[in-house]
Amino acid sequence: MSAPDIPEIVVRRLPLYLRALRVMASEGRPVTSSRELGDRLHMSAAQIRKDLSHFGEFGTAGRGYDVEPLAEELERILNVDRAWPVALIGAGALGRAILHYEGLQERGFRIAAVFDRDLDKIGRHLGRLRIFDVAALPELAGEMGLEIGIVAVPASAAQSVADALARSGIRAILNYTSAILHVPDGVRVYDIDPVAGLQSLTYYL
Amino acid sequence: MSAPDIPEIVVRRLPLYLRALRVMASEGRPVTSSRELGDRLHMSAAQIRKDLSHFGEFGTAGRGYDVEPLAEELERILNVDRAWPVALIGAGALGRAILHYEGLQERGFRIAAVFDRDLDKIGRHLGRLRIFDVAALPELAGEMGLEIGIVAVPASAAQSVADALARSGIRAILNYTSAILHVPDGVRVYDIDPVAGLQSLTYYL
DNA sequence: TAGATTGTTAATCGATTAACAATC
DNA sequence: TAGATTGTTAATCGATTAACAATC
Repeated sequence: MSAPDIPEIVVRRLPLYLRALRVMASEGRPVTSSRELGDRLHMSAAQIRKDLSHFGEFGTAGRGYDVEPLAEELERILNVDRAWPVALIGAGALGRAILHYEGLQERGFRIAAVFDRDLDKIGRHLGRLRIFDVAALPELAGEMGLEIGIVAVPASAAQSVADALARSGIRAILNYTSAILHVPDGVRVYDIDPVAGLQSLTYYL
Repeated sequence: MSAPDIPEIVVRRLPLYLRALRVMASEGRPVTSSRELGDRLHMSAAQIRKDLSHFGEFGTAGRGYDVEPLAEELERILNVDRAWPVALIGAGALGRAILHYEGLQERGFRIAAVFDRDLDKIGRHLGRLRIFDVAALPELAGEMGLEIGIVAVPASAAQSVADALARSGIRAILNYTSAILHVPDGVRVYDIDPVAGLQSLTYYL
C-alpha cells in the first residue's frame, strides 16, 4: 500500500482529474496533455504534472497522457475501481435527492442502506430501500461491512449521528450539515456546506 | 467599499466563524475567544485571530470576543445582513431539497424563482413557486434583480445554464454539478461536488 | 529531424504558526 | 495586581510556478 505522504490538497484534486478524463473518454479523445487538462480545469499544467508525479510516471514526453489508462490509474489510486456500499442517514428531501442521484453509482458508490430517526419514516421505503431506525446502525453497518456514511439530517442531530457512525465502524463521513463534527482518530470527515459557499460568494457582490 | 486584497481562502473561512458564533449565541454564550472558536472549528487560535485582523479589531485583550457583535460584523462583511433573492435552476429531486432547506433562509438567502427546461415541469409548482422555462431566465432575472444562481441540473446541461445565467446578469453561481463551468470575468463560481468529496475520502480507506 | 510535452528541480510565492508586547 | 487574551510581527512551513533537460 506504499501510502506515502501525499498532501491532502493533492488528494482532493485527483477526483477532478479523474472526472475530466472520464468526460474526455466519453468524447472519444484518446490522448490529452497537462496543458489541455489544465485549460479544462482552470489550473496550471505544471500543477497537474506535479500532482501526478506523486504517484508515478503516467505520460509520454512529446505526446501527453493516454486518457483511458490514466483514468483507470486514478481510479485505482483513489480506490474507486469498485462500488463502495454507503450508509445514508436521513430520509428527508435531501436524502431522497442523494439516493436518486445517478452520479454516485457512476463514480464508485452505491447507497446500501437508509436510516432515519423519525418513527413515521422507519419501516417505509425511500425509493427501493427500506428505511431503518438509526438505532440499528451499528448492527447493520457491521453486518453489511459499511465504511462510508453520508449525513443528511438536520444540523442539530448531526453530532449524535456522527457518534453513532463512529461506533459503527464507519471511517469516512460525508457531512451535508453545517455542523462541525467531532470524530475519533481514524475517522475522516468531508464537509459540504452550500450556504457557506453562498456566503463566501456574496462577499464579492 | 474598502475591498482590499483579502486572500480568498480567508473569505471562505469567514462563514465558518459566523456559523460557530451563531451556534454560540443560540446557546446563550455572550463571550468567546479565538481559542474556543478554534477548538470548535478544529483550527488554530492564531489563524482565527489572523483572519479577523484583516477586517479590523473586534476583540478585547484579556477577555475575548463578544459573540453577537462579532457575528453581526461578519454578516456585514459577508453581505449576508440581508436576504438575497436567488434563482434556482433545476426542479428535480435536488432542486426540491434545496428549496425546502430552511438553512438558506436562516443564513441570508431566499429562493425567488425556479427554472427548468423540462416542458412537463414548466408551469407546475415546486413548493410555493411556479416553475419557469429557463428561456425566461434573462428576462425574469433582470426584472427581479437576481444576482445569484444555483445550478441543480444534470452535468450535461450545466454549461448552457451557466451561459444563460451569465447573460442574465448573474454574478455568483453555486454549482451543484460535477461540470467545470467556464464563465466570463466578473462571474464567480463555487463548486459543490459531493462525489469528488467521497472519492477523496476513499483514497484513505 | 523538429516539435511537443513530460517529469523534476529550484525559485517564488503565500499561508500558517509561534511568540510576545500590549492591554484589559 | 495577576491572569488571560488580543493583534501583530517574524519565522516556518508548504504549495505553486517557472524553467529546462530528457525524450518521444
